[in-house]
Amino acid sequence: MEKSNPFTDRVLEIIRAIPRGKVLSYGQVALLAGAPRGARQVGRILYARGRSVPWQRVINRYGGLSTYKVGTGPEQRALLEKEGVVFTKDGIVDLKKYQWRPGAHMIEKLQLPEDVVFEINRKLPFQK
DNA sequence: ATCTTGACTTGCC
DNA sequence: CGGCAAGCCAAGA
Repeated sequence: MEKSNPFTDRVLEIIRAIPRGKVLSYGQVALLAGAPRGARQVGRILYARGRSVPWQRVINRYGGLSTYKVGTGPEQRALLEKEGVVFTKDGIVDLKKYQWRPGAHMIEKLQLPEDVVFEINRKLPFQK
């Protein structure tokens, strides 16, 4: 099982904060957890401890499901659809529409370094 | 201490 | 956002 370190705990905490019907990419979760280049680690953590959080709300940066590689793709899609997420004909999620944008309160609570906060504002822009 | 792997991302066509 | 090379970084062998 995945060792419980500070980074792992933050990752799980952040994923638990994603609202129903919203999604975040691996990279965005890593960023919010304070590791701008930790996307792969997020995937690895979910592979080991995914069942303890709403893992279906974490997808890749194109809106696609990376879980097809490990066999849980169909399940993830079903879970997301059950909470209202609609997939396009190409089988991807429209990030413009479903990407979660954490509130300022959440960002502040995470006590992130200034440069990371800057990156968050750049990569999680408000979108129409 | 290497070397390989991989639920990833970015840069460049 | 299609394809591909290069980064990235922790875990496992």
